[in-house]
Amino acid sequence: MKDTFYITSPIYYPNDVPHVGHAYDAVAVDFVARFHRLRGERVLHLTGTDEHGLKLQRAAEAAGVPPARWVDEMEPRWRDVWARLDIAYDDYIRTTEPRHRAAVAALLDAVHDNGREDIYLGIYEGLYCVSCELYYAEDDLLEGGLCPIHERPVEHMKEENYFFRLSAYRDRLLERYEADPLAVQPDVRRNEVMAILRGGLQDFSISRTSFDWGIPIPWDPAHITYVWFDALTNYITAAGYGSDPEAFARVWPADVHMIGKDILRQHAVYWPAMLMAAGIEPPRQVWAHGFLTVGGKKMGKSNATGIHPFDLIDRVGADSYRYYFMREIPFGQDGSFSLESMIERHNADLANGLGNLASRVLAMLDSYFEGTVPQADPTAEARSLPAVVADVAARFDANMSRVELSQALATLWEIVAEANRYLVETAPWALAKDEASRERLAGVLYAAAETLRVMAVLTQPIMPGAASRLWTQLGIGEALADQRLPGAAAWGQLAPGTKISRGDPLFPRLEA
RNA sequence: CGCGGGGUGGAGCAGUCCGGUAGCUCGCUGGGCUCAUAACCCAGAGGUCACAGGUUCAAAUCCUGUCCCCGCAACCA
Repeated sequence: MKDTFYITSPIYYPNDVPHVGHAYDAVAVDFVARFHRLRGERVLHLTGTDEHGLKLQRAAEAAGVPPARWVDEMEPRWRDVWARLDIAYDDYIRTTEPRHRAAVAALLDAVHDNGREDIYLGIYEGLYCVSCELYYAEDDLLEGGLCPIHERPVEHMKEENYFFRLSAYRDRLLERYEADPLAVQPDVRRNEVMAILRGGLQDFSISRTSFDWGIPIPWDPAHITYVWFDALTNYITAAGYGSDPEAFARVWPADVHMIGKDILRQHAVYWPAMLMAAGIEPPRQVWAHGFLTVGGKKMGKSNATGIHPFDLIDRVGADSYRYYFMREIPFGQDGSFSLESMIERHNADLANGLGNLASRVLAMLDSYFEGTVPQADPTAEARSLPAVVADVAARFDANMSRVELSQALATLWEIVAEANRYLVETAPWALAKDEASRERLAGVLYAAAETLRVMAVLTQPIMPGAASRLWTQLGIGEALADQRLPGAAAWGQLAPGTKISRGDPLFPRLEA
């Protein structure tokens, strides 16, 4: 019985240098995964690296080492980035692992043996550069039909390949997406998929004989599995396909495949069709986010706009980095980013917003109540706060469940704004001047501190580090990691007598 | 006529499907407060909603046309 929230990131190519764009979906996946854990669900968050193929074989040859060693050397650069960004994946898959070779073989066999000849031997034709040993699309070529790398004429070549009968699945895919509009999100991307399907599908080639760094086709090992049946399959490998039926039943189908919009077709058309052919349920949702741009230009290897996440994390820290990308760019759309807007956002929402709110509340508890949460009726002086907190917590949950990540954070920060207004209205610094209003002062500061407690719980998925620091400053005994929604957001749980400690500012202001 | 997205106060965006006082964040100006990270709260200035026609009592929102920007076009997150 499925009982696990299963979310995946794309798998990354070890040859690439990680840039902010790659880290974007990793952060999004982690944000969603942590939210579901916070809700008490069993979660499987998968990421990994895509380690086969001709390009990697080439790179290894150029470096004079075997491909296996080459990927061993390159792959850790990705995990270094995830570690710095607090990406808490539950499993990390490398497509060179034995478990994956086994799963790919099992999937290929299942499709091959499904009795409908969905895999057949065909002829792949294309424009081929002998030096590159690569096929090119006509548009990729230089003028006069020259290879863009070697600047020599390409040749028309034919190769015997296995093909997957994608065309047979058009109607089933159409039916599925018409029945379930949420299966591809956001709507723009869903519309694109529908257009692709209505336009008709061509079978695609799934094997090559021109390189050997990959997984052999089980019934014909002279052929090596070409990218899609290798890479996409990682999602079921990690779920236990072909090795652990019990685990597989608990995890599959995936709840969310988070991807960039560039690989929409492969995830929303190829992949579900491949699974259908093997008698496996397709994923519940493919979520294709937008691309980041730098100064309006698409980021990529080709135009040197790739920025390493470390460059930014060093400047603003992992929490602020995570918050910025999820809050600033409406999730799903393309969006530009810059260090300037990052610093602006950090100062406005984190330093002046949540951080300053924590400072003022903790400072007042310190000077008026010797750093102890006072005894008070939780609601007596709380005014609008409990209702706002409850409302925000509910809407935050709804936003997160729909993967409206930017909106979810905007919603959360309504609490900060309300709490700041609350402090101005109740003016605890004025109450502190009169011993007669001691009880009201206690009620006000209790409510303010309780608001911080809830914020620490709710911000945990997006900024685990800062949430934990805030929790520590509040001095709460139970572990933050043990808090569960929705219960932990209920008003009035902060225990009177709790010893707070001011500590350093949660988010120091940054200079531009 | 390949497909798609977009052009809204100084900047970045929402609103457009289901026409009816043009909204948010940052910045700017003035005021308040003094617990706080020169932070916080309130108020205000600032927009012919790309352009031109049309429909309508009424259009950022619907229709037609034009201009401009940006993606995608099978292996680039």
